[in-house]
Amino acid sequence: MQVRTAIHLNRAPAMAAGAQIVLRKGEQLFDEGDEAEFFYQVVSGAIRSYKLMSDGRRQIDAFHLRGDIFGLEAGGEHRFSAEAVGDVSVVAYRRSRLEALIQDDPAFRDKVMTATLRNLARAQAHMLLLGRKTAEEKIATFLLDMAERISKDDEHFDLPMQRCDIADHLGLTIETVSRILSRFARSGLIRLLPASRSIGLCNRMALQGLNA
Amino acid sequence: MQVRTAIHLNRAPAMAAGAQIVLRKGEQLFDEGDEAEFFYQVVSGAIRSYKLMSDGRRQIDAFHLRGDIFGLEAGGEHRFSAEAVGDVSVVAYRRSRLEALIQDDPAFRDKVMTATLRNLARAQAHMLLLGRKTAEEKIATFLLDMAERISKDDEHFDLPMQRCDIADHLGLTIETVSRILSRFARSGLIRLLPASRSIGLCNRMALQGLNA
DNA sequence: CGCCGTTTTGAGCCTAGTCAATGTACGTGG
DNA sequence: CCACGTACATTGACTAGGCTCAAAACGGCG
Repeated sequence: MQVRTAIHLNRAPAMAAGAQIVLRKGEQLFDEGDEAEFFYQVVSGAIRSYKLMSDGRRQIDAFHLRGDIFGLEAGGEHRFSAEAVGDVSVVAYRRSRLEALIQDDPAFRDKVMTATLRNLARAQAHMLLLGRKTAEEKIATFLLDMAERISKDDEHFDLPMQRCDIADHLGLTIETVSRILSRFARSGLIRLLPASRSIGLCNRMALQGLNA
Repeated sequence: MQVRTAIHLNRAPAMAAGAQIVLRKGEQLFDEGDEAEFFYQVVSGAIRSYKLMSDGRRQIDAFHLRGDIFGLEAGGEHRFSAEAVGDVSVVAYRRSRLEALIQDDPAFRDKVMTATLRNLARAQAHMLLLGRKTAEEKIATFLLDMAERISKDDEHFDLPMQRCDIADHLGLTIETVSRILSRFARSGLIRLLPASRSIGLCNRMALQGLNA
């Protein structure tokens, strides 16, 4: 696992809108326990936010894609880590400024509040998945969710993350993820393009059926 | 499963603080899909918030205890259901008033924002539990968490919920919950008082060890 | 072309689930 | 006060879904 720390130097001089940060694949934005000085919005690419157990087990609680806001905390430090899945660019907002920003700018306040509530709603949906869905249902839900969030043509998309990330997001192993994707491909639900990151949905209805 | 709807009549005349609602064991506060007209704060007792799948599988994403705020939504409707675990009393805040309240009252705004962020942090911790912990670890984590949240004397507490609720919260079955509690009792980690809702922690260190 | 990281596939195992029966607490009514 | 009924909890025997370990296949890139 890569643990290079992000270089926080390429921030533009502080402006109201926030400062841009660029990360390369695998670079870490912040670590669990770090002081929560900033929170972030994704400009392009994907961020994985995750928790680790002492023996290395990992749970990725969310993938943050363009527009998503994350990293805001109730307490003083981050409660999870965040890394770049691929090359990523994010905007950083200084948390100490949040007070002022939401006082002055009701639109911004709304944006932050709504984003936080949406993160919570996503988390709740994901708990149902983790606690109660079968492996097949987990994968089906994941594919439909990703399709909705990143596909342009609604039938085909490139996953930004690898099997290992998918497994750690869904509470499975890479072997199970791989097996079930193969099974779905064999039964004609999806098409696995050779690159293996590229997925075509052939039978959306059937996948939705597995969503129960 | 009881599906009596809460009687929303015993609300005091609208006041800034919100209106009190009393629910009896098993009564429903709101259902997934209901218009999210109010959000709530627990005064006493425990609320379970949960999602159901079409075939009846249930995931309880959280138990809300005294002081906890829940039921605030990004969109127009509730994304989960909420029921009284035992007899409960909550305060309801009209959501349409939120705007005004947080404009006028920075302390209240802070309270709501912090509560929401805390719910999110809880959800993230719970995803790690659901996705990556073993049954024993799940139970150990749950017991320690409950002890922290409801015990007075730090060594002993009464669980407000039954085995079935615990199972649906931890992504297990009642049989597994029961078996592991018995196992913990046999190895001296806990004491199961005859009422079976009453639990004494005998070996906190050992439980914390299982928390990894 | 050959190497390396990633993915796929296979064989066997184990944890937690299922199904079923028994045990326990508690409330009701005789 | 005790018999009974009901709801909840416990325990046991067996099963199965997903994990582990291991090996082979694939794809990208120097």
